[in-house]
Amino acid sequence: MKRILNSTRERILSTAEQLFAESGIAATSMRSITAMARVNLAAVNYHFGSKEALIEAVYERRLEPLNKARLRNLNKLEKKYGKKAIPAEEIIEAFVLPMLEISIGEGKQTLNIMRLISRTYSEAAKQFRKLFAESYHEVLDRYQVALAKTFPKLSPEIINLRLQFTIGAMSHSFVESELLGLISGESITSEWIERQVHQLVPFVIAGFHAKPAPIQASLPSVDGEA
Amino acid sequence: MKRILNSTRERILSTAEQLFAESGIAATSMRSITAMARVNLAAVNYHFGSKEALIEAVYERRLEPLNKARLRNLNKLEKKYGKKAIPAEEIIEAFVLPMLEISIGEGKQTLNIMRLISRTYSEAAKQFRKLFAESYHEVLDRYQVALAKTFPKLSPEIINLRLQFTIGAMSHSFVESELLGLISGESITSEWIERQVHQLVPFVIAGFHAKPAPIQASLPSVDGEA
DNA sequence: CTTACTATTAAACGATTGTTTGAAACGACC
DNA sequence: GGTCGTTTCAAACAATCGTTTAATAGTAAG
Repeated sequence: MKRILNSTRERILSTAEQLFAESGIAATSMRSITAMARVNLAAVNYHFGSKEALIEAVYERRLEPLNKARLRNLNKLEKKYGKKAIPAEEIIEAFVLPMLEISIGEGKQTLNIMRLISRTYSEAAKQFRKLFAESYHEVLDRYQVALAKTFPKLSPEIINLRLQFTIGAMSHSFVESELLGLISGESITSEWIERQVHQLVPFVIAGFHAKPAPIQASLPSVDGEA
Repeated sequence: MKRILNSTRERILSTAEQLFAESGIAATSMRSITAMARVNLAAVNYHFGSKEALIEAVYERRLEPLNKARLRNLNKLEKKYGKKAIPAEEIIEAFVLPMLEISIGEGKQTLNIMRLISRTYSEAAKQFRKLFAESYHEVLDRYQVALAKTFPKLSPEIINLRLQFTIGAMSHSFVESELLGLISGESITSEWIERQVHQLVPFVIAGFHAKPAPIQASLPSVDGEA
């Protein structure tokens, strides 16, 4: 195995990541990947075995650092606060900011990674759900436990729900920027994304502090608000 | 043109909607649609002209009632409150609840519609972005104006950003339920979705009330919270 | 019945999909 | 030079894609 960076293998990975993020996995053909990466068509099957294996490789290259950064951040916080509850802001930032960190130091296409991951939530085919969710599930569990300590009044179900709201708001920011950015005409810069993510933090923190809706209420009930 | 309901045309639309929501548009072939709908392969091209036109028809059938319901709800509120600001809770519900309403009265697959719309945010190909965003843009503008009146301290940029957070949290709820529902083993019921959406309202309302993050702050700043 | 229009069908079209093949080119070591 | 393992290459594979065609069935009006 060669040790050369920016080799055929790496060029395939980066190009596939970019095209997956732009057009989706199913709509991206191997020929479009190999053409843009300027490698032979058969190179993908030689280095990865199949398109499916290539997809897994593209994900694993990004998800592993992302999950590890999130766990590392949480470990630091738990060590810092011991048995005390971790402030909400620090938990949220520990979860959200790695999404930005893994893209820093990448050349021009810093947004492809985030867009691809965000897109994954909806596009993930059956076989990738496992790959995507296995390592991810541990991260979610850890953060739910930490959040439950910070918000002792909230039930585990509400904690889980609101963490999903957070993930949805975050991932949507990356995809929506592509959708509506073209309409308003703004170009999408990484600074713009960074601003979005920083603005996300106070939004979801306030959301976590909110009093949950009463169970089984189809019509607006009669009791007032706290 | 025949007037028979549940005709070939309608069966194609419903089946396509279901498969698009389950597997994505690019991954859904016309043969899989026509096979499940038990119609001839050529029926799609006969009734719609092309696959692309079919996709547009699938979207339009759902997006038009959704957009109209959202605008109708907002019109009611503006008439009700006149020049006064509309309470945040009512604005959010006016925007969010139509997502549930358009699925009521549909047979068993009430979730396909929501899943498809949610998926659209990330999968939408270039040609559908326009279709999806044109009518949608007016809705967003109207709600942003109403929200700006309710939250006079927030800048238009923050209003827009937080509305996007809301949309992301909402749409993610429908997609994620499919992703993580299989892991935890729960079956996805429409009541479950309904609970999620109702829990979304207090979450995002609190988020809108939050004080925005200071501009250009990489490190936690020194001033306290309001 | 004949006419006219709509709808459905089986079959085939060319284009594109992911994958495989066998030969050629490369570099390292003896 | 010769040999081995790795990588690249053009070419072709069967399969599937969206679309088109021509023939057939169905139905309502003259």
